[in-house]
Amino acid sequence: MRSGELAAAAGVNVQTLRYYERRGLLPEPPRSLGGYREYDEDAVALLRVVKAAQRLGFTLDEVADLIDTGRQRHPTPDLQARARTKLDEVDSRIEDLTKIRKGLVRVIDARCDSLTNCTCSDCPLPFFSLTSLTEGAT
Amino acid sequence: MRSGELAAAAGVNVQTLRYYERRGLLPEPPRSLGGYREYDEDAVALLRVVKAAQRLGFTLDEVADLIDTGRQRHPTPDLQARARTKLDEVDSRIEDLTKIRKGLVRVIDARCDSLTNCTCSDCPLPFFSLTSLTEGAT
DNA sequence: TTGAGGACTGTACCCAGGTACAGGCTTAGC
DNA sequence: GCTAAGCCTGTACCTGGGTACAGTCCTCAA
Repeated sequence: MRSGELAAAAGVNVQTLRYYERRGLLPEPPRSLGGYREYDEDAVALLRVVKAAQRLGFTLDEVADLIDTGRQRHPTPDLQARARTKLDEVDSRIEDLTKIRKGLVRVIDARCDSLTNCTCSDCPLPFFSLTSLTEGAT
Repeated sequence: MRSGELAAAAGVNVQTLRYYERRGLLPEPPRSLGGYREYDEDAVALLRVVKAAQRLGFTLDEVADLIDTGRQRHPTPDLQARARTKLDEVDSRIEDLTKIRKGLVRVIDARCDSLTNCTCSDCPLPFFSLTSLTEGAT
């Protein structure tokens, strides 16, 4: 199987295969006489693993690590630990986004019409307008 | 007010001021005879606006646009529209993260121990293991 | 007047996850 | 044998939001 085929089978760009190889996610495959990479079915499966792990929010470095420790003879609690850590990260990102969401809803509910010169009453934008500053306040 | 002072007052790096100036977020201030930037209080307020907008999830390009349209004489419904669009974006990112979260929880609950060779029963990892592939399946 | 501490400029680098391009080689089908 | 498609390499570029560095110049107080 050559790189174009593998890329098509895995739904990635050919360049991405070389990139993953450089990053240590994909082992260097044997080469044909002419220097072409020759992949087997394992490569397809491995790419699926990589994509699945990405869907779980892992970075490529983390995926590379997970694949490496997964190659050990005995199963390790590594994936479990990393999944818990990642869950914490995801939860905290959701929390951040939820705060952002609340801020946006307040801006919408108050019908703010400008970042710098909002005319709405009881404006939730947590800063003074430029004009109020230039017109006397410090 | 010189750049160091402004940076300290706004809690940003001096380099960031130049960066914002290049990006069109901060107008070019007048210069001293020696070529030093001379900022006034408006600059502090403007930086606060930028930071507040960033906290609402807007990119610097969006903030620049919002400040620009905010400078129009008549208030426009622009901020409202953009806030609603941003709210949709935030909601969809939260949704994505929630899916990721569910995937992680399933991996944790099933006690998966490897991305590539998970030994847990009824493994939720949505792909075949490498060994099952090399040992006979497609 | 001199020395330290800032500010000036352009440019390069950082993260992540790729994508694009140029110039050359291989391979497959006819 | 020829031609087109595909693959090879190294390198540069992309987004977003900055940060860092080198070399030079300005300013202020002692």
